[in-house]
Amino acid sequence: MARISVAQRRSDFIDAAVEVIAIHGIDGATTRRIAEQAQANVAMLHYCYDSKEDLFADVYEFVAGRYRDVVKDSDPHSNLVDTACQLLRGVMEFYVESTTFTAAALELISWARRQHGDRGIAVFDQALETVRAVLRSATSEHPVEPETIDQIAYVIGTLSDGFALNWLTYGDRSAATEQMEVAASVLESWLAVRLGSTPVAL
Amino acid sequence: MARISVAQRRSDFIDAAVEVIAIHGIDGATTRRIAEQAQANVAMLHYCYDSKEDLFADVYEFVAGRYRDVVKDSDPHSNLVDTACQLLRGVMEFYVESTTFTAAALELISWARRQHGDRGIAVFDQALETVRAVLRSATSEHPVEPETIDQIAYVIGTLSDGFALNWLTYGDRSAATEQMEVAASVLESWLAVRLGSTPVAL
DNA sequence: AGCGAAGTTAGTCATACGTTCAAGACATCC
DNA sequence: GGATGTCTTGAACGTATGACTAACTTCGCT
Repeated sequence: MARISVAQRRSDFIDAAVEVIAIHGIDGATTRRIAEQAQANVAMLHYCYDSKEDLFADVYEFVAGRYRDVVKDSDPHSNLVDTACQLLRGVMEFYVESTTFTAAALELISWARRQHGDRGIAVFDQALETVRAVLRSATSEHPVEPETIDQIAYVIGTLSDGFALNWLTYGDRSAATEQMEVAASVLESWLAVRLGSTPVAL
Repeated sequence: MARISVAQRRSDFIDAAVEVIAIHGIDGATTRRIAEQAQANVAMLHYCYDSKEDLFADVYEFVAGRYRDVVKDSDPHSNLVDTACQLLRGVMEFYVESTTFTAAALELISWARRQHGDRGIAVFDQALETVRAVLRSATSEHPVEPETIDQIAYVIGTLSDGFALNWLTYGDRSAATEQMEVAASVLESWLAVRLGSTPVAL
């Protein structure tokens, strides 16, 4: 049997936890199930992590980081409208690609709300703030009002979250593809109206 | 102590279950907690319902029915655009008013997805279909293509779901009020573009 | 008074959870 | 080749809590 380093094992456990959370929910994500998913033993989990809570802290960090990367790595355009549309598309495509990640993220958000903990809100916050940052950097030449950035970020978030919920519920890939187009056109129409009346330079 | 009919007790248990699900999630919605919330005891619950599952079946029906009513009761306008906007507004306002209901519905949807049961999808489906029906009735004079109706219903669903997720996470009422305006303007802009190019009669 | 509906007390039984331990297997260095 | 440190495991521990129930009491009505 291959011997695996603790570092690698930790990473495996994090992946496994995401998978299990997506399938069984937070409350169904037991140490046994996570260990099984990671093809390890329950004792191994406690060899790598002092407690389940320690593992979950890493899971949180992983999810937030992954999300941030997706937003950051969507190739930016010089103008605001294209950047926003590309951002929305990038996030939605990521959701379709990584269903388990998306489902796990939703579970974590729900769970955090119930516990009124700040950790779930942190994931949400971080994602929105990263979106804002990307939008801002796209308008560095012609700054727009912060309120406008906030609104655009909110609309991108809303459209992508709504999309995710639908995709997770139905799991219909071809429908999702069409819905991505609709969502993109919705954003585009609104941006035209929203930014059209106010010149970019203002 | 006042004696309460079984019918009333059942109704109380359903309300209590919604509350408990919103606070503790599906897995945290135990018979003990539900009974306590309903100011009754566990034995009473099993006096009214054969099993927890029986109660949950009623909870599902209640949630789906309530949702349907909200959509149906949004006062319809003669033209499609106004009807759609009013629909979206009605749903979002309902979400803000009934936080526990909204949270419980989200939990039920997530849970249903995990169990690959059809019940959660049924809630989702029913809601979307009701939206479509209302939209159709608003265009009875000048029928539009079914595909258009589908898209509008999807956009309304997406915007309201995304709104709900944000509202549940942050719980910021004044932010939610502003976001309702943004969502409404998003829908309006898109509808103008989407329907503008194709005359209503087509 | 008597009878059925409503309500309670105090459980049973079973499951499954997080966590630990003692012991074994492997690799690496002296 | 033995010592040492890093992985790996099966089997358990204690406990918490789940759904559900039997047996009994109280109420409201006729």
